[in-house]
Amino acid sequence: MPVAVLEAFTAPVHIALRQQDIPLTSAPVVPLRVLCSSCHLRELCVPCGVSSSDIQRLDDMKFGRRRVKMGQILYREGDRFQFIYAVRSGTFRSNLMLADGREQVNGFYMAGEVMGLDGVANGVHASSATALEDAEVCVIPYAHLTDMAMGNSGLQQVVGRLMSREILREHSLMMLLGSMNAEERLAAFLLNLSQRLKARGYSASEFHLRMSRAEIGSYLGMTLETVSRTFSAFQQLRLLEVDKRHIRLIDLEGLRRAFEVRLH
Amino acid sequence: MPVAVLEAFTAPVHIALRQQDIPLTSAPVVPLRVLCSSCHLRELCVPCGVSSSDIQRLDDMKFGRRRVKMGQILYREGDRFQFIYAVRSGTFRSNLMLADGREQVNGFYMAGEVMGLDGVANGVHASSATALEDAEVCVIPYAHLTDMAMGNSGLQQVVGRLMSREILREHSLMMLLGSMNAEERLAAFLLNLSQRLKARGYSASEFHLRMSRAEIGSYLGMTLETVSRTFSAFQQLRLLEVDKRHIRLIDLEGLRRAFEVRLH
DNA sequence: TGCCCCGCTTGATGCTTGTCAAGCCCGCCC
DNA sequence: GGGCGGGCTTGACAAGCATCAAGCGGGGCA
Repeated sequence: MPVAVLEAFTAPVHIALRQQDIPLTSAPVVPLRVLCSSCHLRELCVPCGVSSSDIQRLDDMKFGRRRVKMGQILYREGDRFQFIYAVRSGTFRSNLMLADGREQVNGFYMAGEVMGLDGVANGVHASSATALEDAEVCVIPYAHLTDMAMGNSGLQQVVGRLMSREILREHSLMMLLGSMNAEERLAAFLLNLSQRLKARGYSASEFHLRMSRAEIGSYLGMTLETVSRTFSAFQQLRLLEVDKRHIRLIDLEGLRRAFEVRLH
Repeated sequence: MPVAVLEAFTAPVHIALRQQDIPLTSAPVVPLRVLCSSCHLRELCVPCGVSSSDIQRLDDMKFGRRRVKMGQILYREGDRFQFIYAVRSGTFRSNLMLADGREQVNGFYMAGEVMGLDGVANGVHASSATALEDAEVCVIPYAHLTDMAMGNSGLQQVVGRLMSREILREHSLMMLLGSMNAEERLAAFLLNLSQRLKARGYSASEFHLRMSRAEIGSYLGMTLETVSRTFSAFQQLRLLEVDKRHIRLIDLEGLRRAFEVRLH
């Protein structure tokens, strides 16, 4: 079962115990520090593509870890922007809110992915992030990171790439919302999930959804009823099997052929 | 008339004539170089919020200028990423393409706005940019810019903020596409245009659209017919007057009250 | 000057998806 | 153990918007 696999990977982490170096957040912080060089997520996360000497610099920053319980909010829109967060384990939902109260999910983040970069522009978080299951993040002080990046082109590129990747992510979501129908949206969503899970060593064809139908719908710009109906339609087409949140993609290629819409 | 105003502003530019310093693009480049410190757009564009000593550094880079004729493509998706572009005059449309050929406009850029940051992630442009009228851009070599930013926190912040602002821009578009109806979308679009024009010294209530109904529709995730009908509906509600591409917002406050949906 | 094409508007119609409602299942709490 | 509530599915219906089609008007070009 995927979760077990992840937990096994996550458990043993090399630690440096110097709690007071950087005040983290007002919220409870686990007094553990993390080294990128020995993190199992280093190929996916911030250190991806970084030279070993630069990873050393990341290690020197000794990012703090923070546990977030299911349903807890890591940051909310309007909060002062200080940190970006790399997911260590668990899944997060990010959402935007309109002035009239309408909310919309604008991203799901899993292990190795970085949240919070939309706060750079105005020094204030523009979205909020909620844990969909018990989770753990690396707390990365943004100012500290950019300080380290001064005089170091490797780290500077890291920050640039992280941001630009976020822009690309939103590009795909915009294409999805702007020019795809319900079936294409759900298929794109499932194929994307499948691919990200695969990159993390899980099954690409069988997984457990961490988010509700309503959250999927909000993310895909449709109602939870339409999400549910589309799942049923896919099942009837023998493309997949659904049982509540458990998904088995039977015909991954078929899904792709019929509905995948890639950028460029 | 707005256009005249812009041209007047744009015409006299301080020049440094050293054409060979940096090879710009293969496309024709005007052998003129531009100083941020003396640019009329400095409050809106890259130098916004930058200290005068850092503006000096931007000046040292002597960005090249490039003219782009109406309909010309500045860069296409797949092109190698080398430059970002600051609009000096004119309007650009940015669009994404799906593998099956479907296209979608994902942004309109006007004077002082910066295009091309989505290329940072993979070293390849992820969108293409087309001039909607005769235009001129500053050609900013990205690598050169980040080099200059090394050891200079001011410039580093500039780059970060530019990217993050692009993320916020896409946030609003996602909210628009994901949770607004046709009227709200068009109203949001017009109010956004109005506000950007106002910031550039034009009338907030009367302007000329540079883009077709089809382009507006593609941007807003609806058909050109629906755009047209919604314009007519607004006109009947006495919120605005439309004559082809000439727009007069009669009841800006009314539009806002009825349809504006702000983030957070 | 006249023609043609393109961009836009408007109407008629139908599809996709949202809305409302009912019912099921499962887990949780009393 | 029973009741309650939340998450999900399914159905009936309605609305919003896309699609198809026709017509108008202005700009460009012969």
